[in-house]
Amino acid sequence: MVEAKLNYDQLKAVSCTGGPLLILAGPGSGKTLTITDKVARLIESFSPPEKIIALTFSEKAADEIQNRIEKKIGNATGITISTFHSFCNDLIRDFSMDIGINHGIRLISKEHSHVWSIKNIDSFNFEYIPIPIMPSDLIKNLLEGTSQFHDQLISPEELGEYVQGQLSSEGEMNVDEIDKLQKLADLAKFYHNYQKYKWNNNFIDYDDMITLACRLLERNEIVRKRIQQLYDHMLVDEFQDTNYAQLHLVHLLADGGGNLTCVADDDQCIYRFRGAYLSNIDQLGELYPSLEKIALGINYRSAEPIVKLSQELISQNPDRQEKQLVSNNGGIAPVKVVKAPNDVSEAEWVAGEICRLLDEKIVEQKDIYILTRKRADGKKFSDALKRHMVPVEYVGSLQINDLPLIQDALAYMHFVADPFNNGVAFANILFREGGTEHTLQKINIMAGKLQEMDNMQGDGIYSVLLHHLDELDLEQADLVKSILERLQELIEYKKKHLPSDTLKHLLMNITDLYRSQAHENSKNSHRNIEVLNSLVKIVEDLELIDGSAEFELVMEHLELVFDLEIEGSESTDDNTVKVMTIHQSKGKEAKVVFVCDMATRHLPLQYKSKKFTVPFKLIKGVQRDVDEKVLHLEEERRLAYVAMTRAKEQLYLVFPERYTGNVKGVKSSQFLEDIRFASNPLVELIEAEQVEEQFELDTDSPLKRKMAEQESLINMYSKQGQLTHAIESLVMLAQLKELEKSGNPDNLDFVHPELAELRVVDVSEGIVGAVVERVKGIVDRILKEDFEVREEPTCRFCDYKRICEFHET
DNA sequence: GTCGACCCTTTTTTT
DNA sequence: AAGGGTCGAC
Repeated sequence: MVEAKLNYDQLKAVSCTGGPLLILAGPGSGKTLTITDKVARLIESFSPPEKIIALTFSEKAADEIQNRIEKKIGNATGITISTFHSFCNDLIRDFSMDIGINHGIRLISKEHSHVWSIKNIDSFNFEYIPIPIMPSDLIKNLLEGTSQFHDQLISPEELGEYVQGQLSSEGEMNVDEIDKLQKLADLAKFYHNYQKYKWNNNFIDYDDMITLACRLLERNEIVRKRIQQLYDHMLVDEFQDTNYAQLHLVHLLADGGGNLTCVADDDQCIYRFRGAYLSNIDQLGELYPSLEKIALGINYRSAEPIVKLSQELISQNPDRQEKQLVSNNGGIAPVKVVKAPNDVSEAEWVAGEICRLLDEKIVEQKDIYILTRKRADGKKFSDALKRHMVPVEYVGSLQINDLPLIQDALAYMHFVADPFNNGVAFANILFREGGTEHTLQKINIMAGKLQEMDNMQGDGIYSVLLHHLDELDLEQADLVKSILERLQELIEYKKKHLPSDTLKHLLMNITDLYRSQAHENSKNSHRNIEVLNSLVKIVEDLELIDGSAEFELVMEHLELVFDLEIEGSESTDDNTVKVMTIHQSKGKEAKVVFVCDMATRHLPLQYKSKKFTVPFKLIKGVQRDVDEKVLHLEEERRLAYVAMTRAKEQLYLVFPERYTGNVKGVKSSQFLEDIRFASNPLVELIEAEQVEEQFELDTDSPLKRKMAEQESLINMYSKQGQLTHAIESLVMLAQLKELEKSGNPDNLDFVHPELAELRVVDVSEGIVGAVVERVKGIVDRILKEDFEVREEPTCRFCDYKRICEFHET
């Protein structure tokens, strides 16, 4: 059954079953093959499969190992293959009595934690951390901070004691150190309160799963012995990515370590920011002195130049585990380093090259990856490929906040939560359902009149809808009435139902938001449905806060969630070019890989110090006493290494010399210098040509300046109550924005035909002043002619939705 | 050394 | 939305 195509080292690793074993597996060295073979061999030699456990980090990794093993020895293997979290989660539930928790414990969502923290920020009695008006960032840092202490199994009490001890000791400290300690004192308070809240309300987060499992095994010898006896063999995948807590867990489970096999590649440790703990590999050696290390040194994935070049890079990191990687595949195609004059040309060049590869049938779409350090950097490539009609997938999580679909749904929800004060939301709804500016304006004017007579609640819009609709003599009266009826139904509905049910009712019955997507059968509509579902999910999560389930409160909470983010569903076998971050590419491979934006501040990403860090003295286990900045650079180098080693046949390293919006140019990545790209025989240097940007308007263009100027004018005028002037600036700003967006003044005639006469040429340097004067002149006249009514104190009385929105914010 | 211009992450984990 | 941190220029 076990295939005999293993190499010497792999075979050695497979047959080594006597004691603790660490397999050092470089990229493409047949890691998964080796562990699946090892499992297969164990079963063949009559080890009961149910006494074998494999722990991974991601479900994906767990699935892959599961599949590979099933392929080898058939289904229903009986082996436990599980993620750390899932394993701990089960453990906690099985032994909830021993831990003293309720069996019905639930997972707390990120949104929930976030909102709870904001709402309770004042109750933590911070002494040193000032609380900003918008505490979102602070909360993020606090939650991140507590997570770091979780990773190190440091309880709030332990942290608090340490900090107090340090602060009251007479030792000499500089101002910075004291400041850090004081902030940590506040963090300890937050940490303590957060833990207490979760505990009292039967919630746990992902960190708690690991921590609680550790505590259980640590304190309860009977349970520990029982669990240890459950497993004869234990495999840990991607061991370099474990944090201290996970190492500790492994140690508690692996009785004596005789049954333990860890697979690691220290060069691919790229999760330090979430506690991954490179020195765990050293720590393992200390825990198990008999630990055997076997390095798998043959790369079966990449062509020789790729392996050699990536080795040249990674070998510049200090303190690596001893191992070398050689390519088994030959290949002479050099690695291509591409220099582009700017980021636009960079994306264009990559798209062009991909078209060439596809046209010449060298590879298919699915064989191509585009990798960037930051997800945002990938967008230009995704866009460029779309322009070239190449099927592309922009892998990763999705900001759902500014999707039109979500904004539409939110508009209804806002209105339902507080109909008297959500005129803007109503405007959105009206437009969405086909209402015209004219209709809105009529409603607005009436609302204004009511306001004058002081005869209404809130902004007057809802009052108009309720009592004065007939007086308006609207052409779209039926539409408005229909909208009103449905909104009223929802307002009634919400009183008797859960907010999430109200939302469902809104999506499914009251509007066509859901149905219109369900009927369509495009990729886009599938995504939209996912997005709507996740909105429902988020609302369901928020309902749990404070046990309150009022619609208004949930809406308030929703406002507090800074950015709503959902995971993009990963389409599996689609034949598309994949644009993703280096992190996302880990463990994957493709024939052709473009590693892009290899430039200063982009590939070694600019170092940024964390708000809260675990003090050196509290760090458990072995740790190098090295500057954070140095560790950062080393990790970035590993990221570059991971990125490069994804490529099987052809690797491109691409960088622009300038970014749009930046005043200065950028240097190429330090890592490109590290491999002496200009003179390295493994490299072929290519210079991409400059492509003309369609509408080149840099930040300090006269147009942009003018816009900024208008914006500040608007602020000033509206504060001073000089509304005529404010409106003037508003209108002009809208024109400028339109002009910027389209580069084409023809689109401007919705204000006045005279604007159409303006030419694009006029926008160029120096002439903008004149154009603006002209726009201003036109606007002046327009204001006098038709829109006297705009002098009213709110922008409900100006005709343009765009301007309204701007003014309202 | 100091000043000033510039720019501003990455992300898994459960039922 | 903006201040703080970092790095380059002098």
